[in-house]
Amino acid sequence: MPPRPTDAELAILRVLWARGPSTVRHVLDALNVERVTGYTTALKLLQIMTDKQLVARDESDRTHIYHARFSEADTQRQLLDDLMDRAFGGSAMQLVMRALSGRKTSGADLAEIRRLLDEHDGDTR
Amino acid sequence: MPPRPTDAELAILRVLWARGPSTVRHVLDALNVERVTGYTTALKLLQIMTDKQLVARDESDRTHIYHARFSEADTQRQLLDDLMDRAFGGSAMQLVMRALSGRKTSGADLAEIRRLLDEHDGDTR
DNA sequence: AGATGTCAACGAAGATCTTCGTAGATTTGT
DNA sequence: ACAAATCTACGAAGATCTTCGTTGACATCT
Repeated sequence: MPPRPTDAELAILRVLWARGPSTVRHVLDALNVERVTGYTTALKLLQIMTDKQLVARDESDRTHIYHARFSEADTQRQLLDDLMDRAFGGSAMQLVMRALSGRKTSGADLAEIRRLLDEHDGDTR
Repeated sequence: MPPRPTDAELAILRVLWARGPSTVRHVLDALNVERVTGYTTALKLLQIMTDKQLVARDESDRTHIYHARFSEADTQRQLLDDLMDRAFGGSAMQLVMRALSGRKTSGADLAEIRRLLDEHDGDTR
C-alpha cells in the first residue's frame, strides 16, 4: 500500500528500475542526463521515499544502496488504476480506447495487442 | 496548454462534463454525493481553475455559471500522454498492454478494441 | 598527520494544493 | 423595511512537494 509516487519520485524509480540497486550518486548522475538537480535534492528524495516505503536501502556500507520496493509493472498498474478511477469513471476499456484512438500504431504493436486480446478471449468465455 | 488538473480539480471537471455548465452550488451538491466538502472549498477551487484556464465562467448573473474549457476527451488524452511520458518511457503501446494484461475484458469491449485496431490497420499500412 | 573530498542527516525555504473562516454585497422571505 | 439566506472575494492555515545550504562524520590523498 505505498502512496502514489510523485513526479520527482517516479523519475527516481525509473532510474532504479533501469539500473538496479544504486547509490545516491548513481541515481543523481542518471537524473542529470535529462535535467540537472543537486546531490542533496536526490538524497532528500530518496530519504523521503524510504519513509514512504517506496524504496529500501542497504546501510551496510557508509554509502547506502537504494532499491525500488515495488516492480515497474506493479507501479505502472497502480498509476493506471488511479488514473482510471480519477479520469475514466473506473473503466479500463475507456482508458484503453482513449489511448489507442487517433494514435499511429505499428504492425508489431497491433499484433501484440491482438495476442493479448486472444488470451483474454479464453479467460472470459 | 492548460496545466495538468490536480485531483480535486479533476473531480470538479468530471461534474462539469457530466452535468454541463453549472453553478458552484450545483457542483458542490454533485461533489458531496461522493465526499463532503464545504461551499467555499468548491468556490475557491473554481476560482483557481478559472485563473488556470481550466474552466471559464459566465458572470452575467450574480450567480456565476462555470463550464469546462477543454473536453473530457482532450483532458483524458492529456493525462494519458503525461502518464505515458512519466511512467512508460513515452510508449503508448506499453501503456495499453499494461492496462489490458491481467484484466477481465467483456466480449463487447474486445470487439470495440478490435474495431479500433482495424481502423488503425488502414492508417499505418 | 593534515588537507581535500564524499557522504548522510537535518532543517528550512518557496511553491503548490486543499481546506475553510470571515467579510461584504445581493437576493429572498415575511 | 427588516431579517435571513445566498453569493463572491479574500486571506490564511496546514499539508505536501521540490529544492538546496549547512553541518558533522568518514574516507582518501599526499
